[in-house]
Amino acid sequence: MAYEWDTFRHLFKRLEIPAKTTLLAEGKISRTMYFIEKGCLRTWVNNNGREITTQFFFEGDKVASIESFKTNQPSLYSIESLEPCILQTITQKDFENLFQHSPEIREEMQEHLFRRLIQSQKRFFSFLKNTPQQRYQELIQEHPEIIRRVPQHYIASYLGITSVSLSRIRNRR
Amino acid sequence: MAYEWDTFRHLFKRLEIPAKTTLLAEGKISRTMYFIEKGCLRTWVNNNGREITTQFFFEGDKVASIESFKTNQPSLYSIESLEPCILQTITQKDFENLFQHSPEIREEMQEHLFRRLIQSQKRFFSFLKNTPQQRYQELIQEHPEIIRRVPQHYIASYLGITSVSLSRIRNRR
DNA sequence: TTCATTTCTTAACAATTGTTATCGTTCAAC
DNA sequence: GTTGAACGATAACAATTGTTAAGAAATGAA
Repeated sequence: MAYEWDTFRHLFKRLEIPAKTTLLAEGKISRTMYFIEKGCLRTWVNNNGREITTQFFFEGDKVASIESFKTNQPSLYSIESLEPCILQTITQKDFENLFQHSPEIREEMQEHLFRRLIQSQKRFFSFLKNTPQQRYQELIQEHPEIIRRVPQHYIASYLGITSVSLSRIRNRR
Repeated sequence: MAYEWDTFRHLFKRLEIPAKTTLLAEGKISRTMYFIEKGCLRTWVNNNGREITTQFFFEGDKVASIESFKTNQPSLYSIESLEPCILQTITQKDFENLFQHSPEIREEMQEHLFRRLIQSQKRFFSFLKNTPQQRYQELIQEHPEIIRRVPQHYIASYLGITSVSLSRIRNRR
């Protein structure tokens, strides 16, 4: 966890979970923020019974349905573990308190939000500009850790295609 | 323009431009923010010589390559008028000043950024979940003004397809 | 009005993806 | 070790989209 957060260690609770554990279900309101110490999470949306993975998270990442966490609106997506995980958790209430009393953390969260906007935009542009095949090659270049650690059918939906199509792309040439 | 801004009217300059005027070129640094009084703008990215429209803006919207405006990095996209426009403009310098001296506007800009993140996310989810045909129908439902005012080939690239394909979708059934 | 540009439609063909189903492999739990 | 679930590859076919090209329709400027 980053420097500024260390002062508030006492507000965090350690949580150990097995793989495939749901931390937040789509439609529920996010009341907890998670910091990944070890393991890997994903966010996903339900589309007519099919799961579409929207993001992967690894060690050092902080994860919450920020929109829900901040506004108390139902979350647009679920959060789930892909591997056994060790997490540090903080409640919405404690976080709000911390947020009010630490300008540094407030500042950091704004930066975080801004980075997410840019990230989200880049990923979106990749969908507008590139074919699934190009997006897959881009993913290999920029996030090889995802290829290594995550089962392919999750990656397929993350790329906006079926697992069959991803298998074809991988074995093309 | 919204309430809080009225106090700073003197910092704005009125600008009248014809259609197809470039306000910011991709790769340049954004030094001006635009408020649309009348008319309509679009942002677009160059992809191997083909233009892909990423967003449309209408009366009441404020437009800048915020990422570039805020961080002095080259803009990822261009900004261009689709119709003759009347704009109110403010320079990066004046805006920074205003930003420093008005907590209300600082607050409003953070809200604005947050809304953009959510908006961007929703649009992105639509790409993951829906077919081009579904996205087009969604657009008709949620932004009929775009269908009315904007030429179809711009809308096609906005939906992530070619103008030929959009024409087919429109005349299907 | 006239002319040129822009915009939209349609056609034909190639390429890609989705869908459904089958099969082999791997992995974890018992 | 055995069993069942999860995972990935492949095949066959349907559906959709991209590409290129040609022409009709609408628009705007002189």
